[in-house]
Amino acid sequence: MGTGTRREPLNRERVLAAAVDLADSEGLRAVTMRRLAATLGVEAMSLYHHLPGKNALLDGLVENVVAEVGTAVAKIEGAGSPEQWQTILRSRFLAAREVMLRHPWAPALIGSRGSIPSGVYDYYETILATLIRAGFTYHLAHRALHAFGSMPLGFVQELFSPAPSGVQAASDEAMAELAQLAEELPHLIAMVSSEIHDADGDTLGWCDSQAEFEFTLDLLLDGLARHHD
Amino acid sequence: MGTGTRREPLNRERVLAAAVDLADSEGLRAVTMRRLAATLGVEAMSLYHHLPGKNALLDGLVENVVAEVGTAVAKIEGAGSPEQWQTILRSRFLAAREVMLRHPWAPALIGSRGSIPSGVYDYYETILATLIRAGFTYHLAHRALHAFGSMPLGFVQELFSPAPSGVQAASDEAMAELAQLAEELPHLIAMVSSEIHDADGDTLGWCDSQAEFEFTLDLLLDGLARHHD
DNA sequence: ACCTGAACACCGTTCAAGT
DNA sequence: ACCTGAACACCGTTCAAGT
Repeated sequence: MGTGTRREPLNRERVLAAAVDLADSEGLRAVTMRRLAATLGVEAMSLYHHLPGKNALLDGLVENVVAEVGTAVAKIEGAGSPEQWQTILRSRFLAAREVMLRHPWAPALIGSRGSIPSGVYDYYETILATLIRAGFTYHLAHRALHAFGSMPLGFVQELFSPAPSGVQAASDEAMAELAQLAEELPHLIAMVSSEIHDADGDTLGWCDSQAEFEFTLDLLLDGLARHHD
Repeated sequence: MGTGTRREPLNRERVLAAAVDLADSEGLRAVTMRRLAATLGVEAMSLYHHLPGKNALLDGLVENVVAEVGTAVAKIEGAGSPEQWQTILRSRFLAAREVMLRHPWAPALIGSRGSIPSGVYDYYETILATLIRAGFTYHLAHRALHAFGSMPLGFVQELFSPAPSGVQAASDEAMAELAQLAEELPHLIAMVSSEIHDADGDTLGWCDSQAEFEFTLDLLLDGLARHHD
């Protein structure tokens, strides 16, 4: 009687999936052993049968997101010629970014954990293979990986957009703060009003984080191409 | 009798200074209302007379570090001609980086807080002034600010160096992990061994984060120069 | 004005106990 | 094998009370 699935014993995957859902809907701060257990209709202590502790839970979250990036990126698979390394990497990084936009809590979490899940190494291996195949020296390829920073995973650590989502809210706050300091910040004010004026219609999104991401990415790719050729 | 200073009443500055010291020596996780109060020879609840709460304390920490960056960067003051914008920005960002290296906990904290202290706006105003003076359009200058990301504050969000310090420790761990996955990661292994071979003597620091920082910085500066000229 | 003690509502986690 | 209840050591924070 009943669905049956509700009585099925918990396992690591179901716990992690619930944790991802909880983080997506209520933020990472809501992901607490007790809260998470509650969403699974279970006591907090039951979770310890499937995960050693909170740290393992957070590592599992990172691992899950990285895996999601991995499958999204695998579809790109550089079918092109070696010379197309720029477009291959570009579309891979943009695919990764789409995953991150679905999990706004992930960048901060990934950055804050000490360990690096093995899926990241696999992913970096394919990036590196693309570069080497295109004729990069290992030295320049190494530099390139560092220069890309977190772009392979689809996010940038930017001061003015801590949360990849909520662009307009951040913009509103920023605008209000800026207005108060207008006299002392003439260039900033001029830039904001100039950019708003240019963005006809779409007033709210004067910081188009997607456009900024692509601009920075191309800046890096073009710069590397110049070092390479 | 005695020093007298010990009996002097607490104030916001002394609390924040103690918090910075505690974070520097034991990490941000050790900065707890109770622990912090203990280092000041006082009960936790006393802190609430000088700061509204934990959030205000963390905001104060960010504010302090940003102020430190501000004074470090003010010494650079672009005394050169407008055309020297690259070298001006370069030395400013490197000065900021030195501050961050003294406070390894700061990048993560700055990135995680929602608000942006006003000192950051002042600083960005001077960067913007330098770019505009050199003939940048507001649009390109805006793009540049986003592209720089967190470099004006002296740090990058990089996957392979979450903590700006502890380079060799991270390297050791990474090496151990890499060794286990050697067969599946031929390019990564080849890159690491190639780079270690090139770094004569200084085996541990095969990832020279200072060099990587400067390489990425120059990549961005050169790329912007090409867009500008 | 500045500091304190006890208390409250939350954490993660251990351990012995249930079925 | 899987889940639970009570307990412990920590949090941040409120409030009434001390001087």
